[in-house]
Amino acid sequence: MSSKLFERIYKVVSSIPEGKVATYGQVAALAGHPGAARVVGWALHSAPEPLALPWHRVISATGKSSLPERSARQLQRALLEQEGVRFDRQGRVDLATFQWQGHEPAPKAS
DNA sequence: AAGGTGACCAAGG
DNA sequence: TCCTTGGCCACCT
Repeated sequence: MSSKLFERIYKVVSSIPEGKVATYGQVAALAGHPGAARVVGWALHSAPEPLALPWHRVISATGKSSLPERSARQLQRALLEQEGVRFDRQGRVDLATFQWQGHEPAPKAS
């Protein structure tokens, strides 16, 4: 079994709602470990299949997929588009529109 | 025990 | 807007 941190990460990822995305850094922060964005990548890379996590809803802070293999990136994009997430011409997601606002403070209000 | 690696990120040029 | 650089943190030699 992996550390508590991994378990927290998996829990956060599994709570990302359909049609929304979260960044690695965001997941790390919500898991109680801000700054450990790379660990989130590692955790997902080594995530056991049985967990059936919505890993495709986790993308980089630039709005792009960070997956190393092209085929995997295409799959991620297909899964997201299927949920209503739209990509621009450069294959990026508009975070201002689709980023999950879990417990994060609202963008602004006044 | 020390150094390398990776599904990262923000700031500068 | 793209590329580079330094800093991050846990896992694996």
